[in-house]
Amino acid sequence: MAKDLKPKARLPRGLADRTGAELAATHSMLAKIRAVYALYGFEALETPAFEYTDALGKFLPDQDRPNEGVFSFQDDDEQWLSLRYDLTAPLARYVAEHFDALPKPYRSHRAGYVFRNEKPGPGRFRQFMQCDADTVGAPSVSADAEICMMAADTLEAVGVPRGDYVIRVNNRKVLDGVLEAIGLAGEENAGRRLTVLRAIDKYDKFGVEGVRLLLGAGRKDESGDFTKGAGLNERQSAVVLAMLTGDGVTADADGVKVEIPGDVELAAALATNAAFLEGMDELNTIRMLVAAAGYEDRVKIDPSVVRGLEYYTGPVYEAELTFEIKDEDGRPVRFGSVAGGGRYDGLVARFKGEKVPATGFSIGVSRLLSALAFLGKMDDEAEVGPVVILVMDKEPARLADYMKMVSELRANGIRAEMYQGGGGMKAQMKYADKRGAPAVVIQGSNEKAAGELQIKDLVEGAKIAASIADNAEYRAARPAQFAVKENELVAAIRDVLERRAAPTLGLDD
RNA sequence: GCAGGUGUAGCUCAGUUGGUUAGAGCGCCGGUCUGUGGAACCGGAGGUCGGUGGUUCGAGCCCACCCACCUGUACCA
Repeated sequence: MAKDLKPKARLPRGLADRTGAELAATHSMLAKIRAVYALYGFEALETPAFEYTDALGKFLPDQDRPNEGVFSFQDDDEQWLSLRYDLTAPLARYVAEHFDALPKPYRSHRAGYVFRNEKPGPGRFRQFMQCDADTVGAPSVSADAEICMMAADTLEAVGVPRGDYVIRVNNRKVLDGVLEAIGLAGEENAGRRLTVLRAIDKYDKFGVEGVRLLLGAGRKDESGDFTKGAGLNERQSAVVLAMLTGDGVTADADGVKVEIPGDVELAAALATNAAFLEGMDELNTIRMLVAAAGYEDRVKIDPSVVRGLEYYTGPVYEAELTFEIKDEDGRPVRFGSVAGGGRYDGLVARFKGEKVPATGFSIGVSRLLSALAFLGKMDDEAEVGPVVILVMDKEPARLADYMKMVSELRANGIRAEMYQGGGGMKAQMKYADKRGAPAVVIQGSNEKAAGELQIKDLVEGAKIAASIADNAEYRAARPAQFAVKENELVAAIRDVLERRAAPTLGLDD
């Protein structure tokens, strides 16, 4: 019976524990990201992990199931609260709440965990970290261009080489114009518009033919599962594909040209569509600004970028890693989008009534970190463990001696601890090894009587040990171990640490 | 959510046409070795064979349902 009551030690699915090296790498990467954001003039802001549900809720994907995808609970006073699922909605709340006191434009950056109650997968968690930067109160596309260029700088700052990434930019107005031109305007076509946008979003993944199928009747995947398409006819699909591939839609200093073979009528409809032209014009401006700053090889216009379906109102952007890497099983790993964002002119207006133009983007910290790990750019150097003082003798007076040694090392800035477990010497050595200790200090009764300490360099010792086959010899040799006077403890440990820091004795060889 | 696949020790996996006490390697703990992390040898712990129900004299193996994970797909603020 008691057995049944024992809780099972297990992590809820979609969550992850993070330890030493990974945490250090995360902190190091965040520091680099923040440095770039700060350099661009963004100031730090932190908002809490949860908000009133209605502050987040309007922009949930499916209005019929407002709790879908979000972790929610009720407060004492029965008001509903939800864990944030991104950092943009809380920013909008913050700006609306403190609007009068904030400088406009308000430029802020923030990092934090967000939560999504949906199916986890490889690299997809229910809690993950984002790091955002936003400009609120900036109507011009120069703010969008700046964000894109900052995204490029940020990726390079964390170690993604130029050429291994691209910031792709599109404009929601261009897509809206295309949809209008092919006759999908109006409330009654909202569902089909979404389907078309989703199909466009799949261009990277499935190519022209895949998108053509999704725009038309539908597409069958490898497992035989069928995805229903948007049901466009061939003429409509041709316009979407012309825009998507750039074959037929061109824009330069002379203006926008649309040519669709055999369909002058729809070509003209698109070429005179107001939203389409405005969107193309904005993209041209972004292109010009980006080129003037010398970013044209890194920030590129790409008509297949769609992003979230709900709140973006203008330019949208996505940072994609372009290098290919194979995993342990030899399968190619696609990192895809590691950051994204766009203009959301309506988000603050939810609280304020008046329109507040804003644009920003968000880095998926965990995803970027795992990509960096594949690139070999992660700061994952093993932490140097503490110097371990072995407990050779458990009498209180001797324990006091050991504690004193620990204090002395700590007072000199050296990580150190006395072994606090119950094991014998062999267990203590194993402990020190597992902790990555650079050295252990040994003082049994013999050394005590002589006023000495034995210090063992564990890194050097492991190397010497590798060449000794016989255990008796190994033990007799006491590799990399030496005696010093009690008052030489700090100096001797410093020597060991310095040797370890030297390249010939590092972990690399 | 949908489709397909996989579930045996901490990890990677064997396990015959259904047959008695479910194995290996690695890892872990201990000993050889009265004061030394490695190596070697020896020993030990660790499994309700994902769960429940069924078929059978007998189920890790067959059947049904459920759960979890993997792959694809859908959704992705």
